Amino acid sequence: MQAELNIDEQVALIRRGTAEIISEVELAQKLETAKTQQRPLRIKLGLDPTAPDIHLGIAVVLRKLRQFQDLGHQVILIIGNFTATIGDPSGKSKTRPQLTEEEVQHNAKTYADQYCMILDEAKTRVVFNSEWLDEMSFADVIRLSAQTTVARILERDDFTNRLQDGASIGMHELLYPICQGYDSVILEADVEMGGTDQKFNILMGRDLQRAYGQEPQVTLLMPLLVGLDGIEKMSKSLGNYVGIYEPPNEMYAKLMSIPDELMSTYFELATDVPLDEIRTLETQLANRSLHPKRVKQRLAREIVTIYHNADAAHAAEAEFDRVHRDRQLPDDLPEVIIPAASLTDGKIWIAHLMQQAGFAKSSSDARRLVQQGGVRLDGDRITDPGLEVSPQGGAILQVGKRRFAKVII
RNA sequence: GGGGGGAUACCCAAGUGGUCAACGGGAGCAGACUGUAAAUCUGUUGGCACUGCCUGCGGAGGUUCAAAUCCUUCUCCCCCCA
Repeated sequence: MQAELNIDEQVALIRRGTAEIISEVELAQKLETAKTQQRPLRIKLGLDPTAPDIHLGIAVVLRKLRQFQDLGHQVILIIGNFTATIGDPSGKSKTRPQLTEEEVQHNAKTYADQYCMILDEAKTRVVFNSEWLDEMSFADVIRLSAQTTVARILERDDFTNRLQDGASIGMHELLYPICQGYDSVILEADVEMGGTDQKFNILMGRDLQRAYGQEPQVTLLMPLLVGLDGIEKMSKSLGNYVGIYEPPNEMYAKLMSIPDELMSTYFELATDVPLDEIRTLETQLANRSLHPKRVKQRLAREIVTIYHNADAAHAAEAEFDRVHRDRQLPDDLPEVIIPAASLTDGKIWIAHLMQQAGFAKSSSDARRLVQQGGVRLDGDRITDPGLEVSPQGGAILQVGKRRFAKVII
């Protein structure tokens, strides 16, 4: 559909939202060659199979890949099942736990099930890097390692920092960038995409491709989407993420919790709202002609619409307003089944009821919540942590502002 | 191979014989407020049917009326020299 764009227009389209392209000139040349030779470019993305849920952060990169596909190019997703067993140090100051083969397989399958939400399946190839890395002999590994130097590897600021902080760096971790770079050699990648945290690894791919007599891949880095906490990058392990398969209500509510300052970044990286429209919103926010909540609602609706649909987005908005603005009960409440056996004379200690509902992790925890005034049964605040209650079937237990359950005896 | 330093709760980190379930910060949770699960302020954050008891400062032993703190030993980590 966008095949008739000229090269400059294609570059401009690709540039949108990127953090860095190394280099644009090379990218233009590659696009030119692809056009004249009628050969789709191979766009590589390495996926780390530790996180089975695709979230908005990864979606930023996947959406960019989709643009390449719309321009006629081929996407190759590399499931880093081999490298995952090594543990990528990127972004973490600690050695990552190594995954078992089963976990890796399971996670990889989940990815394969999920990426089609964003990508064009017909133009996507999925490969496992164990296919070639597993086959290498120790001599092969040493020859490959000889293509770079210790000084070069230690340039990576993560390693430098850890060295300075006196943290440990496993020998195997030094090999990680080399593995990832070698993937590019094997696939003869034209472009490798990643978050800005992948810069070093992707550049290593360029070095190795040159060493193996190939034209180096273009490096295309996307900004890291900041997570819901407004501080750390969005990641599964930090729990500050929105999964693209989450139900509309969850997705909407999570998006409403991002700090206000993050709104425009989210618009830019996670929605299809045109850039000039986003600028208008920013201006209106700045001169207070538009309420921040309205803007955030729009953001949440836009994103829910992408992964579900407009109706779901509006329903989620109505639900959110009902629960959080009007303090009403949510539409469908989870149920807690209390076996009759745990009642004595029809009574149960409030702390145990809360534990059964999963709202308190211990009875001490439950006591604290009661003392802090966070617990209500059928709308009445409970103040005595030792209280025994005799809930009727269908009674509503509420802990805090957003945990509700219907008690079933 | 030699020498030195370190391991404390979800994370960072203070404490070097009793007043320690353990300062402080981050993060989480709750309350108030609101525009919302933003921001801000306050409280809270081992367990137990709890005015008390139990477990606990890398593991295992020991000294002592009393140990996160002292001793022995083990494990892991870091630094310097080679």
